[in-house]
Amino acid sequence: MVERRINRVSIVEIARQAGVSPATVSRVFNRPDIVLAETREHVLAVAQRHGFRPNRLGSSLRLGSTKTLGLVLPTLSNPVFADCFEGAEQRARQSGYSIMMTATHYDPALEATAVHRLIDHQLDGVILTVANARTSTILNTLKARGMHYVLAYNESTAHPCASVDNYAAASDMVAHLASLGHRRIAFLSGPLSLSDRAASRLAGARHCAQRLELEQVRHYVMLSHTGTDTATIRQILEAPNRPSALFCSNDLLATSVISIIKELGCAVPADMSVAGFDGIRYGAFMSPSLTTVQAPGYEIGHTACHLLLEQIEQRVTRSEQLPYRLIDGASATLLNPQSRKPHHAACANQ
Amino acid sequence: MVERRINRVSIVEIARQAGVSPATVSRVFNRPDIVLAETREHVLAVAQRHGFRPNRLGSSLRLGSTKTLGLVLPTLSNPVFADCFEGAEQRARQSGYSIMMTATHYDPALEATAVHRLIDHQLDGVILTVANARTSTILNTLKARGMHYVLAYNESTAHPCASVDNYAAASDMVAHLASLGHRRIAFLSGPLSLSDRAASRLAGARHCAQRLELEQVRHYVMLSHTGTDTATIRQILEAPNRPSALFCSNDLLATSVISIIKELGCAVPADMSVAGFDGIRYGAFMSPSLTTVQAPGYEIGHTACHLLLEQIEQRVTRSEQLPYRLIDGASATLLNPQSRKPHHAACANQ
DNA sequence: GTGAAAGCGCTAACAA
DNA sequence: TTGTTAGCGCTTTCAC
Repeated sequence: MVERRINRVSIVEIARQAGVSPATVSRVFNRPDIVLAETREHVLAVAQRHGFRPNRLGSSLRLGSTKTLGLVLPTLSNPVFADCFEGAEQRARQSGYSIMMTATHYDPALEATAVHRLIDHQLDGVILTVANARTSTILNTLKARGMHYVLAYNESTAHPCASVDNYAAASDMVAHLASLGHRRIAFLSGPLSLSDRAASRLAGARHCAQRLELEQVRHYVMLSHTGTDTATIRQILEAPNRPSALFCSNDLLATSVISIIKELGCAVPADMSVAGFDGIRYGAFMSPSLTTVQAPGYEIGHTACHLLLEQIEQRVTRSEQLPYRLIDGASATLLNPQSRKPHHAACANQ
Repeated sequence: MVERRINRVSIVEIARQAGVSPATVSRVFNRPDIVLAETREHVLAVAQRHGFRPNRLGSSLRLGSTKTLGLVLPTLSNPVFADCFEGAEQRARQSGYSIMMTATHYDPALEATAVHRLIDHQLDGVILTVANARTSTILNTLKARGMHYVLAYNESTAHPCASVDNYAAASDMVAHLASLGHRRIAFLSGPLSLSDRAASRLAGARHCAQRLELEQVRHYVMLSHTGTDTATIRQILEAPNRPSALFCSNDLLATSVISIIKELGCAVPADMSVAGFDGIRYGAFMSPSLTTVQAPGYEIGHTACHLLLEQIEQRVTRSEQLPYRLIDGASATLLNPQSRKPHHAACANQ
């Protein structure tokens, strides 16, 4: 039905018109130095005249390399991952690689099909953030096929990765909240099975709470990783012995939580302190500005790509851990015990 | 140096092992219905055993189609474009297409090289946002080569596009500001040569101001499209006859402007109203919440991709304009003439 | 310095 | 229903 090729001229056509062999045309584009200047100029002129550019499909097939990398991320709506793309692409471009990109929406099934598509396209390597690095079967598939890959954000001892120390970072955040006087801290996240980062952060938070002899950190599971609903938050606010601080597993969730707390007539941080994780730039512009852990998304992407290229070009496989930084915003403040004793249930307009 | 292929088995190897011809193996994967069930199962079993999946490079070369689309956007750091990617990918996935993605950082030179890379990869089509659709040479290159492409965000009569009516939207925003009592409105943006959207918005703003007999809209050009600096904003605040409202060509810029105005000791909107454009979701969480025009990024991406696939699969070339919506936030309010008369120069701490 | 020839993996005629 | 053959566009020995 649909007619095929437009009017693409191939290397043999250029060769014919230039009165040389296809091999020479190929050399003109790939190793211009080894061909006589005169021949080169002539071939180039003919090529130019036809708007000819070598078809990479041909060379990829022949060479066994597509000079293309895959990037598999949960979603670009989260600025953290958008930054990751930017970092990775910047590094890839530097070495002449293109990027094929796909979003998995935190769905392991989509992860698997996405990776298979990338494999079929014969990409030279893949950077990916999976739901759970330990249980992911796709990573083993990748490994078994001898494909090059690097995890971004996921921490792993079994697979190469570029990440931050989620456990330590979450621990630091709890220590920070404790220094503000909070002793009853809750942790909010989506289903842990869908994010091993969230799981590490919870573990780090719990460990620190224990070390500092705070109350045990309760864990509330939201339906989604990046947002929540009024009923859930109301339930937390009305809980007996409600926490004085909510540590959210990421900034998108924290943003959503703060907004709902306000809707319910409570004030942040006066009635409830809230902290996030990721350090999205918009956090600074919010009101109150977000207390969070800044994980360097751009650098994670850049580093993951760098590690991947090391693997591809130098057969070196290694991981790297990047530094994080605590951002002391306005969404979490000193706990004022007096102002809190009065209400047991919730705040205003309920 | 670097050894080539890992251990990829090809279709002929599978054919040999299954005791059939390569053509049959091909049919098993592409038109399973026309091959005998028994043969099919057997071939499938052999393929499975070797983890064989057809190499798309081979079929792409043969078929003249890569089932891959290019997406060329200024940057994913702007949530507007991240949403656009999500929309486009969702639509592409639905038809079995992959996406090769690249960011141009508002640089026409990068636009050109990026598109050439995509052409070399033999993509079936390209979705792109260029700096300026009218002056872009790359669009003519695309057209001349007979490549399929659709613009996203850029409006054009010469090229297929998916966009909003920037002129009308900006006009509506000025009308809104006027209804709040503002008569001296300034427009802020990056260099117009780098964004035809900004240019249309300015034109729309000016037209409306004229129609409503407001003062002429002054245009301040920032160095970047997505942020500004203290000196520039101070200059605006200190200008004689300073405006009472600043209309920024996008939300990132508006966010940056508000933050700097506050740093300079002025209040938004008490001392200065600020409006943006785009409707990024974080605008709602900011303080004050952003008054802006919401352009549907996800839908623009989705529609652009849909139009592109129509072109590729049905040889239909058309454009589509999507609806926008004014968001009446808290960053722009009723002008109070009294509170403004006193200070001529600026606000506090100067 | 350049050319001839083979083949990367695949599929569509066409033949059987 | 299945096999044979040719060729998509390219690069790379190996000759010359």
